[in-house]
Amino acid sequence: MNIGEIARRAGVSRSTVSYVLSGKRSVSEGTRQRIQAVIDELGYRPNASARALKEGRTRTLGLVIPPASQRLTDMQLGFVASVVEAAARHDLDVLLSPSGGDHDRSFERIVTGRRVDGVILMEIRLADDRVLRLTRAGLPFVTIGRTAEPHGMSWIDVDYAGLIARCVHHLADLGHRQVALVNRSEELVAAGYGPSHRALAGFRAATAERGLTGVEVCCGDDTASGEACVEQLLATCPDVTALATINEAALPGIQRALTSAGLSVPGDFSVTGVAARHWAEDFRPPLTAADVPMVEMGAEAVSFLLEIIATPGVVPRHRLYRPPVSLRSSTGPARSR
Amino acid sequence: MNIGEIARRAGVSRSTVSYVLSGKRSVSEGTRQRIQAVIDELGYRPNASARALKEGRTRTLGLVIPPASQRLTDMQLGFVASVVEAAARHDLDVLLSPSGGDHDRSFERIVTGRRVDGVILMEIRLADDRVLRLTRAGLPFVTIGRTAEPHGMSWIDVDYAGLIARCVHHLADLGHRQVALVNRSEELVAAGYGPSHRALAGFRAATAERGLTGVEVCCGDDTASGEACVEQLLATCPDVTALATINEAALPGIQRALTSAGLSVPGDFSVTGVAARHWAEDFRPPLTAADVPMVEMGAEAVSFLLEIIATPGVVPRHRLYRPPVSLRSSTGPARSR
DNA sequence: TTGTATGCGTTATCAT
DNA sequence: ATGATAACGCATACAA
Repeated sequence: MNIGEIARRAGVSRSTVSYVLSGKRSVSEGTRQRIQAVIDELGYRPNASARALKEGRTRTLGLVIPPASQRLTDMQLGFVASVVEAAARHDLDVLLSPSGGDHDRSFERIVTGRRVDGVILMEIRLADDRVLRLTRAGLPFVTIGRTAEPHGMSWIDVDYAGLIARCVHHLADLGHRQVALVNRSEELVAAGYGPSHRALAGFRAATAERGLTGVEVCCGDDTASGEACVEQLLATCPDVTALATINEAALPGIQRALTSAGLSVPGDFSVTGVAARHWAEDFRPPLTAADVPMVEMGAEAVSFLLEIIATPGVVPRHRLYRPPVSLRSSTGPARSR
Repeated sequence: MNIGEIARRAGVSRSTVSYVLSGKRSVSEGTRQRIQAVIDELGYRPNASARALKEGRTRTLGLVIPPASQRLTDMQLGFVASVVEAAARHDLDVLLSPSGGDHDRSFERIVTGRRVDGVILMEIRLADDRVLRLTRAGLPFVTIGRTAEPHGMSWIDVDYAGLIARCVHHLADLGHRQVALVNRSEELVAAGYGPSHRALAGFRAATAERGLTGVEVCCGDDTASGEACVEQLLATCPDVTALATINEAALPGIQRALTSAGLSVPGDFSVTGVAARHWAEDFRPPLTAADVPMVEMGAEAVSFLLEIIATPGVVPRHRLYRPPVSLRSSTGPARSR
């Protein structure tokens, strides 16, 4: 079933069928209808590979996600969903590439095989080999997150440093003198994961500015780690009265450890941070937190990417999201434990 | 950068380069090395579209997921991750198609545009238009979940009926006389979502067999819904002493409602069901539940699909998973509230 | 308004 | 052991 078959049955040439499909040339109403009838009857759709070969574009976007082996966080999942949805609105398909390290067959295939028109890179590190590979390949790309030196490339990111700083200031205003930062996992920090490092920087700057004592802890992306982490924090640092976190997956565990210790929130202990809205709302009491706008970010990443694809030499764009910290009920005046 | 350029630089014909790449014809060691050197130097990789056009296969699998707008459940995410990982092991890429209803451009593109060699269909309904469309298109496919009449097609599924029945029997053995089933959302049930209907069937059969009173409730896939649902259940049916659920995302809410009501688990109330392991383990106390083996299921779906692709006329295969109910600590002898 | 011819980059058949 | 060449299915420049 190809365009020639349609042409044969409609008694026209292949180009006429092609032009009916694309509308790039006027076709008399009669033949147009006759051709369309054949197309509808046979359910013909052009072969995507042939079209891609001819046009030099695949109408497909690549989305590089963390290796599938490790469970995606809700935030990562939110990005994936919003990117896929935004792409679908533009009639674009999304090819998934689970890639972590530097040597990844899937990533390599996508980049050098011209399988996609552009790539959205998630979970990039401060120094990320993949941006270099994409640049060398001349493939348009946008990152969600940014490298240490993001000049000259397009990216979308959340201002973790600013948001965590704002959380610390909020806690300082409430009279807290010793506060903790519950970060992501040690492995991620060691790998140079941007949000972790920037949150740390914001935390240090703000605690220093306000003369607070800051405690920094790493924590895996799951309930058990969150619980263990806060248990240890409470045992080790008896004067800590509040924490800020960028680790939403640890929140249920954080809650559990606080409850087990007989600490009420925000009476005895305050909690705040950066999290997807539903994590903040599921916390008890609802979490005072900056809500990461995943849907907008995914859509904007697609939008930036399409712009680069359409206009190769276009000046790179970027956007640093700094959503407001929604005041809910998990922070209150300091009270020594 | 194409195969002709490589041939030119190596001073050979394009076919020789092609044969070096595929190994389908012997090439003298000298020229082979010379060609390989040029390939490595320029980082050449064959154009995927041209290859797909010529070979008639795309080395890509389609994965149909629920519309991206609604958050994926952890189980769905687990399937996606395991399918992507299994595909990567076979050097196959995965094209995502968010598709719910019957009229979906993305699904249509994938099916009729020959963009993929085969499709894995998730979240199918008892009567699902998409299997018909795939069958008509002659595109190999495997479903995770099964239709009402799955004869003649390949599928992987979890035996929700059997597992929920087993949970009910377990509760009956412990002396519970009134038990509830916390199902997925009403919308899903109304749409003919297989797991919901089969869980219901198993629940009814088992409660009838053991002479129990069964209460059936629907519940959204989130914490708040779980909490509201159990609150209402406790208020409406004071004699219910246990529940079984297939709604893992509701578990935190279920827990919260039980705690709020001052009910201890399993002392005052027993909870069991079907859930991904991490949900069961995060429950307090750990949930006695059937652990859905998402990784194996995704891998087996890919395996089935590859078999169909390789041998078009092959007899369809299927597999009904019936994982054991892991005894943890959330079920105990009945005690009236 | 419509038809003819060419080439996108690859693989594979047929020659040599 | 290697080269020339014909498709694969489509879009489009060029003719008529």
